Amino acid sequence: MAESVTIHGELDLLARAGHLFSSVSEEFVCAARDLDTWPRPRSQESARARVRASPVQRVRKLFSPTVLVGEDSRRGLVELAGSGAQVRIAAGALPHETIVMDRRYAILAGADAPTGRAYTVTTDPAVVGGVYALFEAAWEAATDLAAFLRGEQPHLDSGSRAVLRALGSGATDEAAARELGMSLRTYRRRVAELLAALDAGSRFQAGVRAGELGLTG
Amino acid sequence: MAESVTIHGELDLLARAGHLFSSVSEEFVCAARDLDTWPRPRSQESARARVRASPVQRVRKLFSPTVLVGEDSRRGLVELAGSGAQVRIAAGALPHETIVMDRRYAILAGADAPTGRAYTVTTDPAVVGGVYALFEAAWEAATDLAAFLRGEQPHLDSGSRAVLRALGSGATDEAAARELGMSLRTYRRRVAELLAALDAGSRFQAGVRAGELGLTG
DNA sequence: GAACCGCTGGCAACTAGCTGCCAAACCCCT
DNA sequence: AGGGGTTTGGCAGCTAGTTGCCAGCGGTTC
Repeated sequence: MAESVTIHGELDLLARAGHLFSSVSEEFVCAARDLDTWPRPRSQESARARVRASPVQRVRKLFSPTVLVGEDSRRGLVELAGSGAQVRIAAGALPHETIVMDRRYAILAGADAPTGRAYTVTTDPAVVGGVYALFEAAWEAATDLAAFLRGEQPHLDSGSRAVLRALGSGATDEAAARELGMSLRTYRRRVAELLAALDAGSRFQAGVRAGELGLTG
Repeated sequence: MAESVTIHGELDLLARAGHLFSSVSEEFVCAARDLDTWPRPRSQESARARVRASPVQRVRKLFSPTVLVGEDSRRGLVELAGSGAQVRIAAGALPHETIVMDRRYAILAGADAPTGRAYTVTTDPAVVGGVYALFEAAWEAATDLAAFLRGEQPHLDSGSRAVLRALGSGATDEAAARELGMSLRTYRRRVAELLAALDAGSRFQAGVRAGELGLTG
């Protein structure tokens, strides 16, 4: 096979590069904008089958946050995670679809075109390596799906936000309560509620959670 | 020019793709492991010249945190930022060097080889687009150089890291101290040191700081 | 060995934070 | 107005965290 081939359309891709998928042994990584843009019909089953059928050591899938908007795709994600793949959500937009297999092949999806979506399959080490490293960087900075779902804005009312700010300022409970014009007792009640909402066992942990969720900026 | 060309060695690259650099008009983005791995001699001046000479709208450079270890490269970075380029520091490792120009050409550097480093220059829209999108994702999640230098990791030894982890786990001081095999007194001393290092007035605040600085992942 | 570190860990006094209990205040609905 | 639910805030007792003080315990230095 040449170092780099361009293929138009999904069917053609499956026909000409399908064998690559079954040849994956070590690692399969994928960054995509949508959940399984790709073998579209019966997406969940086929995805699961693909993961389960092959003896791949490690499957990592990185998605844009937009995959979480619909209930369907959200369920698909959870299922995907349940079937052994590591799933993370990036902060921003991602490619249409970019796949690296065993650090040897890369498949990059281009824009839709009249002739079908353009896919480029390459074995060029520089391209594969570069894409893989960029994937790593994006992966590192992304949030695990579980954490993302768990931490999904534990919707806090404005009161709790104020408490959060007070806590973050480093003031003592007494000062904070005075500042907020409420009694010490109530302030502490609020703090307790906040810890419960953040599922934190200590104020420190709550601080970490709050910081991670960007509830303090 | 063909869609994709592989070139061995820096000199050859300059000779055969140098004209691309001067043709850039809109945007020049670059992710690299080191500061200007590449036209090595007089790196600062040439980099600055390159930025200044061309009427490029936007220059973005993303580096691994390792560029900050040496005083020299650190100075180089600041200079680079001063000359108009946007500079950010990623959380993890990056490719040797990956460049995208005007979203039309990409240059990906591979590993060193006997014949010189291998560079792949491509205009394949799928590859360029995929690399660009991954770059975007990594860029979004990275920290601006200025912010990075300002808030630079209050260097913590491994002991403090362990304490940090224990605190983050939500355990009580007693449990944490037992876990870490130290006395309650010492554990709390460590916590106090940590709070001082993070310049935090309360454990909650320390948690926020730690979370923001990503000291808990 | 003696003097001198830095680090540890026990003790103790203190402060801050946590929570159950209850009365008072407030709100909404009839 | 009156009843029922929710929220508030005081009190109290308790636990957890904070800090100073000092006695050890290993190194290093002279």
